[in-house]
Amino acid sequence: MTQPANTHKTAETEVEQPGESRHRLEEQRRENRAAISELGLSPYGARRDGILPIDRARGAYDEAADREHQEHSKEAGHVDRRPVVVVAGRIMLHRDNGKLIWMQLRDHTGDIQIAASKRDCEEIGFMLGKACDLGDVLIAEGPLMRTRTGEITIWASKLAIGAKSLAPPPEKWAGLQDAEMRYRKRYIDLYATPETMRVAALRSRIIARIRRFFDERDFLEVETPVLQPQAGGAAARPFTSTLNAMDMTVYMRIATELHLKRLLVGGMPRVYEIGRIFRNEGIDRQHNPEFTSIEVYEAFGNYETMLEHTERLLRELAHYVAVTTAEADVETGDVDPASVKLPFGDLEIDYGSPFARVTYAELFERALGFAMTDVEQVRRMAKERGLKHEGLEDIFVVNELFEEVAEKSIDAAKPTFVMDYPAALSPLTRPKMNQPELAERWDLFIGGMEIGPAYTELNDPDIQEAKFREQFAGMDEEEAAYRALDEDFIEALMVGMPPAGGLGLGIDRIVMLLTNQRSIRDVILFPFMRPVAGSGEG
RNA sequence: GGGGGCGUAGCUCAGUUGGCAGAGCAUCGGCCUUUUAAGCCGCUGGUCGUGGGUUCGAGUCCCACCGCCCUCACCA
Repeated sequence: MTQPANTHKTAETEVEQPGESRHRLEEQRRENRAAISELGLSPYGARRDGILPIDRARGAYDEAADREHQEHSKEAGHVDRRPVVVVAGRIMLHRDNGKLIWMQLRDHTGDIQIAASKRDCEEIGFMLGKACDLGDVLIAEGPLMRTRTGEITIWASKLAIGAKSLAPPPEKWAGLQDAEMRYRKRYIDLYATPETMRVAALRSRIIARIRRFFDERDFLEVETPVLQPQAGGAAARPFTSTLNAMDMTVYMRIATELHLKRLLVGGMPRVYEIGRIFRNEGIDRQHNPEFTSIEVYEAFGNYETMLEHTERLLRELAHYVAVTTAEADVETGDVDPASVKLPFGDLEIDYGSPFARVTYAELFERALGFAMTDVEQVRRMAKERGLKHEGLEDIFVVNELFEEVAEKSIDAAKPTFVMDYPAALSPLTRPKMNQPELAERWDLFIGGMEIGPAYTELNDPDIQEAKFREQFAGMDEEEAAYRALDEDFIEALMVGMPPAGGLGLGIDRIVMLLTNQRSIRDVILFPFMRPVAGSGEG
């Protein structure tokens, strides 16, 4: 490369704001930035090819070449065979020993030590090494060697700056501890907390694997509207907005279900959608106002085929994570899919064994000690536990007890399908042929969380419409305002929808399980946070 | 919405019974060519979340508010 063309300083460098409000540490860094400009370098870098991720640079270390160089470097005609690498990363540690500068650089794959000696490093680079601060992005080039204490190190021949950092980094040993700042300032958390980077990268890989799983099985990925004239497919309060061009209220989707089924009607037999869902409800460890779901529909399948897909998918994902995470096994990839277990808090969740299956009725009876059909007992127990029961139909009282007692009795370490929900609770599900009071629906529970339901989809338009009307009859005014009957969906069913299995999974929760994070905020890069109060209002 | 906890230097944290606002790291100035949270010498740095109150005196006690975390409730 030729001399850096920086006779002109960058515009940013010249822009000087009123300095009064600036923190002295920022002020100092601005001065340090000016010092870099003085060297004739742009503090904000430029294109650079050939940069290796740090883990790969480490992997390129050649012990034989390193030893040979150490033993023979003073001999005439010696050829240095140590691999030369280029890495870029943030300066995490910086020790200036005078004529030798030690640094630790971090990128998304890890850390590596850099040594810049006055003797061996290009002069401009050495001066840069002296001028830069913790948190600056640096590019280091040089041969890989080991120090006498065994640390793999790039013995820099050149140093260049990628970006000057005007903000002081978190404490170098404790890191970023403040949970609030970790969520608000994710751009700091990502580099300061390797675990955050690990989870973010794994999430991306997991979603890629989910796509691959369904792509390989001939499903088409589709996109359906987020903005809708009415919110359907689930029972949740939607967000509202205004579409100015049509002077109307629109709702953000609370599910993708009703549009995906329209596609089945149209003749797309296998579809799925991965996308953001918005629900205007409580925020807690398992709920973010916007979250990511996958819904899958398969013509001529049913809830059993969906169960098979789900179990296979989750086992495959768990296997993938186990192989990637267990560093000792990365080389061989040897993790038996049939014995995959992943930690989740205090639990070891077993994804290898066949998932448990239990019917809603069995689970109820096992947990409560009496049958869900025993109305007297059901009502007495609900009253005893202070649950809603007055004015509720029997089946809804049953479900109150089920959620309060039976769901919680499921072994959290064992993925469990709860099968055959009451039809009254499942308005979009086909009733069982021989037991119409039950629906062909299951719900999957892992780690104490509901991961998602699947149905054999209801495709009889008359029954569907009747169920909708029944459901709407019991709604209060507020709910009725945003839950208009989706007549077009009924019309679609009238055109004829093939029998189908349908599935919905909460991807954030799956990522929580697979990456061992107890809060949904830890698997969403930018979880919703109340904005910090400005100076304008209190 | 109820209950509990937290908020102090750029960061990580102490701060006793109400009595001068502290440490480490970082920064800044020196020294140092194999360090590993480098080390040594010296110096900086504060709206104690915000606003009231009690008091001779408040980081500390009281009230209100803001933000975050935990938990219960609501909610799929």
